[in-house]
Amino acid sequence: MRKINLSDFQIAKSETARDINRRIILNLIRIRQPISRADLARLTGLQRSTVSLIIEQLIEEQWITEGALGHLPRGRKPRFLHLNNERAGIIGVNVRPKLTTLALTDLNAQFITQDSLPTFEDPNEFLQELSVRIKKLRDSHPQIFCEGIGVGVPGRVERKTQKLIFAPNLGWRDIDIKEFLENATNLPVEVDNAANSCALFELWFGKHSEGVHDLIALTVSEGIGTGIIANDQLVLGVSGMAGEFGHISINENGDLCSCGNRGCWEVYASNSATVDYYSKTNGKNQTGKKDESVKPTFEDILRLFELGDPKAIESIERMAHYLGLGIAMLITSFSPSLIVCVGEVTSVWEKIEPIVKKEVSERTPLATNTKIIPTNELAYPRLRGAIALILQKHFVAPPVA
Amino acid sequence: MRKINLSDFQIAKSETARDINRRIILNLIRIRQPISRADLARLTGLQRSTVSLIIEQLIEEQWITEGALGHLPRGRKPRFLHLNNERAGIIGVNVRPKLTTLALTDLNAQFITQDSLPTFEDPNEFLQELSVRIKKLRDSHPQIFCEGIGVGVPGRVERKTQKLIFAPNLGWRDIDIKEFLENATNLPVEVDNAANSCALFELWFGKHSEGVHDLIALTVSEGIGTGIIANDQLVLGVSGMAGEFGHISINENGDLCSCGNRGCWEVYASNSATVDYYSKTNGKNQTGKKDESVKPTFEDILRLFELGDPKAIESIERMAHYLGLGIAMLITSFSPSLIVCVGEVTSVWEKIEPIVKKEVSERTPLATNTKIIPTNELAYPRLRGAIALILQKHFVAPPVA
DNA sequence: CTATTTAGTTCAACTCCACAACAATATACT
DNA sequence: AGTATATTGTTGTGGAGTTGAACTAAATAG
Repeated sequence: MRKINLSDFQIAKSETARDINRRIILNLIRIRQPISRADLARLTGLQRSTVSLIIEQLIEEQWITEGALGHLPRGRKPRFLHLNNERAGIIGVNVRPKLTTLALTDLNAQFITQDSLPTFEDPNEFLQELSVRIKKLRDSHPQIFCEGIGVGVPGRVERKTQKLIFAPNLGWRDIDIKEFLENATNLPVEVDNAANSCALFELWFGKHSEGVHDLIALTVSEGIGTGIIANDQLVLGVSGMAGEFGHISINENGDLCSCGNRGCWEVYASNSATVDYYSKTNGKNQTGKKDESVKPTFEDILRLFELGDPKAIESIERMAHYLGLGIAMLITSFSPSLIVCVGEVTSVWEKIEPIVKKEVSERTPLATNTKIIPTNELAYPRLRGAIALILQKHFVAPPVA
Repeated sequence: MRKINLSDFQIAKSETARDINRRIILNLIRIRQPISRADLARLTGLQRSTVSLIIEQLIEEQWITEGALGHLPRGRKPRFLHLNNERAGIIGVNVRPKLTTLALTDLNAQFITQDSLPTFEDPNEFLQELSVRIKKLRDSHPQIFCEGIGVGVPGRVERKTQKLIFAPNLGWRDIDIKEFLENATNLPVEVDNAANSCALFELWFGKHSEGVHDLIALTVSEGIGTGIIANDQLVLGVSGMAGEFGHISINENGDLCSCGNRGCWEVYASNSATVDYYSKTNGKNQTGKKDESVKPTFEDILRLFELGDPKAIESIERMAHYLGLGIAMLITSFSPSLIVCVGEVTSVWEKIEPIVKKEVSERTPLATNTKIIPTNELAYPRLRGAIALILQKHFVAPPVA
């Protein structure tokens, strides 16, 4: 039950009914493809005649195509409908501290081409090179009409302008990626932070997304980010910076965080924190000259963990403890049906899962309602999440009232 | 941008456009009354003819009435329209640990009659007496058609059944208030926890609600509750128990809370916590025989605070410190444009505000986006929030796609 | 080869909004 | 007093959309 926003509403015109039904049908095709007109009529409750008219329109606008004939024990064979993967493409860009990946996908977010480039220190040089790469991507498939470019960035994005306010791990401030790329490519561009992108990926493409209306994507890397979906939509807050659970203090008098607060969750449960755990453990136990100078990366620690290195195990388990503590907080505050964890640490998820879940169940009675799973990194959640930024524009509920 | 829920959608029929526009107009009348047809046409962008037809319908169904004529420098005088306060009434019930208040209001949530009763220990006896009182309320104004009964309760309410799962301060468990009252009164009943009710009150009736789409109601009493509005609607989570920020741990190894977690926010910032602070401070500073036996109530401490009692000041200031710490958490996680504080402590808000805001601004860079205000207790936020539970059913955005 | 079943199309009836013309008031100016 | 102007609210026609019934198309069972 949503209150009508009286400073920004849409009245209904004669065409509104069609718009609504069209979108419902387009979504049903997306999820249940291949599917026939008759099935759509049954699923929606619309008349077969209405469905046929809408399908005619969707085919004309090349959103969908007719495919093979179906099989039935009796009667005329139904003609199957699919999303048209030939025509419409979306470009996704996943900006990460070291490497930026980009891809051209079809409407099902299946990759057509991929590319990557190092993330330069200088944002302008980087955006320049990025737009070259985007152009190449498009040129390689000139027959594909491109719907737009979705960009996921590791930082805080302002709601109205979509400007990147601050990306701590890139050192970038106040970068207008949207404007730059729109000018360079003449395509619509949507920018959001990586956690929100991942949340959208789970909502639109996640295997567990059926029937999920409230979920949280938890990105664990140098810092911790969360993207929140409640009532089937992103929770952005006024600023667009809702979901900074990584900067909630879990220890009032803990270490000072770069955000100004003390004892933030990410000070305890991020990759960086774990690297610190490892270094300190190391320093204590050995003379440690070598260890201090060569700080291991989080990936190093993961490898050592797999090899059974006791210090790595201690560090990772400490991280898992704090991940659980923070996840309990997410559940207590949001009671989502799903929490998806994204990040390097998911590679050892099987081993840390018991620790995380124990901590969670000890700290909240609501734990049973929420599934906690690692994302499938092979599905490229960040990159395809950026795709979802564009895709959702065409598939969301119509702007009404 | 909301994803369409494919397991529970509404297709558009011919009548859908009318439904949408009708609701928009009804809401505009609610907010801007008195208002003329011509103004409505200008505000909505609908044709004057369409507006007239919709108004005719709304008058026929007695949602609104025509009132006086307006004044204009030129031309025909407009006829003003209002919500019809004669016809439709809503009953609100505010269940609190000691006293339960109830009222019959008009569509503007203005009280027509009020009543109250002590909250019995036995829930069944209580509901029995409550339904008698509700009947009396209705009988006193037999000409008013009653839309339903909204009930705000101090406890966790399950989403689907609206059963009261647990109310710690009442000792009630698994009470089906909705079913009982619906059977007893034959009216639709909506039950939700007090914090959610308060949040709805602010959304629908709050003075600061214009342009507010994301807000949090913070109820501070024996425990701490939060009702969250994001994107113009309640955030309930799967269970319906989202918003239990009071049970987020702000100290990993803090005291055990009744919820099973340790160091919950409400262990530090609730009225009960403050009473504890006072008792302990007292014990230290004096011989304290008398003080230990007679534990003061929170209201006592508030009175002493106003009188300048140093121990009361210390206790309340400590409470304020922790309120600020928790509010910073709310802002970091949700970035709402408004946080409304409800509870006894608001009576000394002016004096604790600097402490709260200092703590908040030290702990989050997003602080400037969020207004933090005490509620106006004279507006009966809890009781009128219960009214909003029913009212919103008639005024929300239409169920579409 | 006919009956039955299912898919998809065609067309008249109804609802709703847009647009334009018109009726109803009220004021300003001559 | 009379006319021009401005504004509100109503009436009537046309276009867009859905419904529902009738119809065509296609496939299988007997």
